Amino acid sequence: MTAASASETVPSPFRTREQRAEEREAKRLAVLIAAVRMFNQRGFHATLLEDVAASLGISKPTIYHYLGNKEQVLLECIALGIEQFQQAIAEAQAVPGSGLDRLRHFLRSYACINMDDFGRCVIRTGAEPMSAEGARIFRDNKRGIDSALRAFIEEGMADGSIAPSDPKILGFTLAGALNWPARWHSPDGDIGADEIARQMVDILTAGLAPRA
Amino acid sequence: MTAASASETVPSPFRTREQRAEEREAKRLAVLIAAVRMFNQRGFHATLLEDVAASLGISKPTIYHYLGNKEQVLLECIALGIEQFQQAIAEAQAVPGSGLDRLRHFLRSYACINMDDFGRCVIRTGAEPMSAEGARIFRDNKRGIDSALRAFIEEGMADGSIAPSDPKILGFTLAGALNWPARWHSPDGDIGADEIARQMVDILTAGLAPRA
DNA sequence: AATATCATATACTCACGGGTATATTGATTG
DNA sequence: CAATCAATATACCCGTGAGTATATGATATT
Repeated sequence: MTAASASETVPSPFRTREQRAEEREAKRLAVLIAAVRMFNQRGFHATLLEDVAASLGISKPTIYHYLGNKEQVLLECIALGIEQFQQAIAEAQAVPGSGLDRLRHFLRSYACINMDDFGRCVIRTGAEPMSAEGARIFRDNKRGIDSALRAFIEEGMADGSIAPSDPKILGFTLAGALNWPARWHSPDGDIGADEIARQMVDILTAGLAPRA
Repeated sequence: MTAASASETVPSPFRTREQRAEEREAKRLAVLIAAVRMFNQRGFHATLLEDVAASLGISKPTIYHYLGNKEQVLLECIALGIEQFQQAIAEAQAVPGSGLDRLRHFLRSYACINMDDFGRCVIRTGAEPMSAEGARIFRDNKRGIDSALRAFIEEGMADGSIAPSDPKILGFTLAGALNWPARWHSPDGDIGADEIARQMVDILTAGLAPRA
């Protein structure tokens, strides 16, 4: 980043209002990234806001300066993840071809997001630590993703590109398979997220029995 | 239960040493069942041992009379779940036919166990709340299940009943899909666990694209 | 220059919940 | 019948960690 070091003639230490707002936003985001990593690694409950602060070289009250409370931190992380999923839905909807083509496109994005910090948090986190209100929003959003997935499936069944079966169970099966990397995949592994996504979607598309 | 009310001539209120041991064992198990249900519903952390006790009409120290501490309760629940998985492995290994036959058999059992109290707990619980030692045992056991699954897969690939792909990724894909019901399935739903298991395994076997 | 605002820290409060010390009752054994 | 042991309860302790009151220095505003 080093926000000010580029383009301007003299790197003045005085920031405009706009720059200050940006800086604040950047700090806020940095807190969220540090937090979500720790949530994913240790779980929400086992993550101490104090440790998150320490990992950034700041103190706990500074986090409270940027975010209301621990649940808020979690909710914001999840919101960022949800956003990625929604973008993937929109993107897949624009893909030309059969329903299966759109579904496959979506599944690959879905899988990749699940291996990313914020997406992974959406999948790994249950509603347990949330307030009633937070849990409601969370569940509604997840349901939205699920029903988008189911829409792709139904579309594909309608146009004959997907074999008929119970769309609900098929949806859960696909989502389940692609959710799982959120729990085991490590970004340092030798296979990249893209490659894993590709292989998994191929397996799910073709099935495990050999084709005649 | 009303343990003594049957078969014997006079239902004596005096129990033999053996009967007392059985009774104790039954109480211990009752605690575990009450606990695992609450763990699955609310998560380990959000489950208060006091609430578990209350759900049985007893008090917290009584739980400590039967089990060492909260982690112990969790570990015992998980051990019971793991046992079921190991039994499923043994059973599937004895199934005659192709590697795919054995795999399918195993997958169906695996899915069903994942919708049962203790099995579900194995899947839903992360290692986060455990002591180092507990986490080690837990991870070793899970790895054991995973590698049994992979063995079925490799066997099937060797005999040509399973299409070739990366066995590791295939294993994760199958396990992920079948793990997911541990998070959404409710025993009160209109479709039974057996039926869900059957349909999911069929989907995974055949793939979602229609066969030519 | 005076004042308000922002970013940050130190040092605190307080509820919650895991775990324990201890008393009580009733059955078991010598 | 005394002594012991098992099962259970009440009442407590105490660590932990979320969240806060408050101080301070720096920057911005008038």
